[in-house]
Amino acid sequence: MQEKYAHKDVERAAHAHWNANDAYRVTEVAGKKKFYACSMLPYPSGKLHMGHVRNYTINDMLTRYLRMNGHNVLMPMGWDAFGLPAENAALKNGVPPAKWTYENIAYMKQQMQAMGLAIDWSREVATCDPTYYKWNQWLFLKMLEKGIAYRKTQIVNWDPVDQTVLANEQVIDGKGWRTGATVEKREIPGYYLNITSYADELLDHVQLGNPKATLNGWPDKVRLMQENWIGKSEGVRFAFPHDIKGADGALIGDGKMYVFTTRADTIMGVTFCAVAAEHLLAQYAALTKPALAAFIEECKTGGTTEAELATQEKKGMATGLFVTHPLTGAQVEVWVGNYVLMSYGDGAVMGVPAHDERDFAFALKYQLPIKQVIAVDGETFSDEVWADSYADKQRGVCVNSGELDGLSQKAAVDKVAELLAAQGLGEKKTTFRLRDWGISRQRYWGTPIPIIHCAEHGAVPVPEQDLPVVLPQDCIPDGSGNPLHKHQGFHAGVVCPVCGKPARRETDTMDTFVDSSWYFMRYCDPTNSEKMVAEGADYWMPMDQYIGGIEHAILHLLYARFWTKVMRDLGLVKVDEPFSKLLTQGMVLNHIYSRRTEKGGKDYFWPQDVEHVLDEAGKVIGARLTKAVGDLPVGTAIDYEGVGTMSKSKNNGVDPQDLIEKYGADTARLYTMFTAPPEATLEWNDAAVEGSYRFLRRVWGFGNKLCATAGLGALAASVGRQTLSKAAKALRLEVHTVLKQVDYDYQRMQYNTVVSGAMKMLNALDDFKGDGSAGDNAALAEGFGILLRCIYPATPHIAHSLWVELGYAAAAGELLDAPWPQADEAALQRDEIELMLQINGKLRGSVTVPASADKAAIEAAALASEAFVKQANGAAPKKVVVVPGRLVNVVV
RNA sequence: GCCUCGAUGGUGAAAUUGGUAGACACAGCGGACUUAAAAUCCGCCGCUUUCCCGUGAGGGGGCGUACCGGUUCGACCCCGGUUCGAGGCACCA
Repeated sequence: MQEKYAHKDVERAAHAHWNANDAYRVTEVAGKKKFYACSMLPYPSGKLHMGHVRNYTINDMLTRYLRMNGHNVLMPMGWDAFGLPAENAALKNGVPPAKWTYENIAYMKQQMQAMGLAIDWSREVATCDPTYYKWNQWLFLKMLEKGIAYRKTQIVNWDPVDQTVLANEQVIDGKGWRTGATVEKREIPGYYLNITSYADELLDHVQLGNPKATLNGWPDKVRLMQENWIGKSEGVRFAFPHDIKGADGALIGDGKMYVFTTRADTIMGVTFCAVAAEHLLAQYAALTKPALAAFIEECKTGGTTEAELATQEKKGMATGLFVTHPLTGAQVEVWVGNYVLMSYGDGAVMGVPAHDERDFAFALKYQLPIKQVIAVDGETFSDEVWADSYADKQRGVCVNSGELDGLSQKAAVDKVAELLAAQGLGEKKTTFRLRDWGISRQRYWGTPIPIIHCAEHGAVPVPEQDLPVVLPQDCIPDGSGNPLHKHQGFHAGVVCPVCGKPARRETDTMDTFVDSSWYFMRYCDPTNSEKMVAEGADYWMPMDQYIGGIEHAILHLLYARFWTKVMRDLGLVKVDEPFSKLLTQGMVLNHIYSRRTEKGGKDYFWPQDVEHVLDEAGKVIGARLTKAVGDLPVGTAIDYEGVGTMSKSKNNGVDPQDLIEKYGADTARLYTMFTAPPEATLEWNDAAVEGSYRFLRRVWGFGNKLCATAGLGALAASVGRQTLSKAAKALRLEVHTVLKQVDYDYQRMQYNTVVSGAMKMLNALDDFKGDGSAGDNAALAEGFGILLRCIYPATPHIAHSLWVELGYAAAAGELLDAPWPQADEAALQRDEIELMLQINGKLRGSVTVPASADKAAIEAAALASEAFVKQANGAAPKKVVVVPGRLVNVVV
């Protein structure tokens, strides 16, 4: 074998070997335990970044470990190929999104292959392929039939200059990213999926402590996040009656203004109501009040995100309209509030300043009355300063509330619901924070929504036999309007499927979350042209282990769960939940540097082109360019935004290519696994890569030393029949102790300590001074064979090469399917153990006892020990705590 | 603003989940080898220049897991509060 570790040769040879044997191709084998291990599919942004390397290496380690343990393991890969960045690239470079996307896929696929991932490429899926997105369209039509998909208005960010809808990411401080124009909220029609009708099941399966919960293999944090996102709340929906008539003379909303509240117990404290700017009452009042009309216009500026709405200044204006309090009969003024969302509930809320912090601030600002109706024992109420106890649901009791006085929160809610129901004005209602999923996007690079608009028949579904509705490949978006709308060949020239008259094709495309909601089922039978999913899915699903970034904890995972349930209800799959176990990989973060453009947008700079500017204390206060970028010269001051996730849009991804070139894929893989546990956030710093490379060189060097001894495989297997020296026994104790730990760490997927374990093994082997006897050689051969198998899932190339070169393969077969080593219990036996000795909980020495000693014997040994006698100064023990295998604590 | 998570030496981290804090590494320092450098090998490496013993190598004591407080024989781990950071907030994926 080569004396020096030549990673390029090692990796090239290993790839050739695996490719020649089609080593990762898997089929559905009955009678073998299947395991489906899958990573969240990447967006083909151009190059892999370290987050990908981390994600797929975790997946690969799991796959290889399980395969050695006798499982039939599937690890597929695909491309989340539709989306905004392709359109942005088209805007910037004039390249059609399709071309850009497919080139990126080709490059990234080659990078993945260089990494040596055990992917079954025969199952590759790209979501922009018509044979894939046809089934998005097909299922959408099924959902329309079932009433799960429906049409209603949605609120979008509208750029008035480019006449186009903007994604939230394209709105920077309320301005359009390219035009700098103030963005407006605009209502347009779109398709929705009725995810809320699955809210109860989605909650039950994920909720911690719920007896119906099935997702016990998910991290608690993700389950909690989903539970809070679904946000089930019990409350009361009721109406404030009124006699306000519209211009047509009819009562607006049939004379009832509905609100929803979880705090019906505070209904006697209502001093105003607030409605959304789009509410019918607001619109009506604005007709005669120019100031109000102006305010409603103002409410339309600003973004649509919840974060923005929640942090913006709460503003309101009175409408001059009054509704009637359903229980007291009092007249209550209706205000328009910029914090009330039309899309949530009925677009109107009751205002109880005394017991809701937001209402309290609103009342102070606009000098509205504050009426206390809940009291917490022993606390005084102030109508000037808010205290959290005013909103306390547990300790509060109704006051100033007529017949509700003295009732607890729960009892009061029941009573109020009863009173309202008696008048036909309201009832208890369960609501969810979860909203229906709006899937219409006014963009080009996505799945066309299969609808044809006819003047006579309205929105008509495209007949199933006409699917797929193929997306034209020649569109180059220019940033204005709706690209497909401008593409005449797509938009026009179609006929209504019902009447055959000229009609217009729907030009909206689907949210890309649709694509990623079921691709993992398509992997099971990716080329099936007859069915969306077939028998393959019955074999592989549910997925046994899903691996992906924590940033997908809510949206993607919730949509995929919903989509799976819809497919189940249509009889397409048998599973209730798609992902049995979930590992949420921590983000790989890097510094973010930006600079404002003249139009108010932002340019982002690659961290390698930037250096920090520090203040005297060494704190980063800014940054400047170390290279000319575009028109900007070296030294240009730019903004430092702190650290954040590596992304194309922030231009802060680190390409693993340099690492792979310089050190090889094994080092890149080993380093990402060693440097932090899979779930932890990782701030990127490649300073320690050398250490991982050094370890692999040492492994190689050790193999070189061993290769003088022939037939290592057979020698290793003979270890149980040899007479072992004391040193050899000590070596085996160390190797097998570490092996046991490594195996445990593999099972809990804590791969960083797997790597440390392998390093400990090599240290032990290296330190071993064998005398060349058969026993010593056997212990060495066994130990190195164990080490190779322990590192193989992390660094398959070097392990494969040494396994073959040193003759292990001849004895135990190819490493891919070599049996996983088992810790030898006999080698783990110790005669005596050392226990820590504590006095009053402080470490004061240790005591060595026979491994078989019971509690009484340990206690006696501890009290008799030199360390205790010396340090206790004759104090009498009051209590002795013995923790077997760990310590003795004597309380004196 | 809301939901979730995190914070341990100069650095990445470990501690089998309430029982020896800092395994394994990186960086650094000292030494060996070398004409020299690289590579390699050996040793040291939380703080305590302001605690004690020792001429010294070293040994001991005290402190120490973001901060404040609590529970416990014993707390990085459990509880209450605070600060800072990250992820998500429905059109980035």
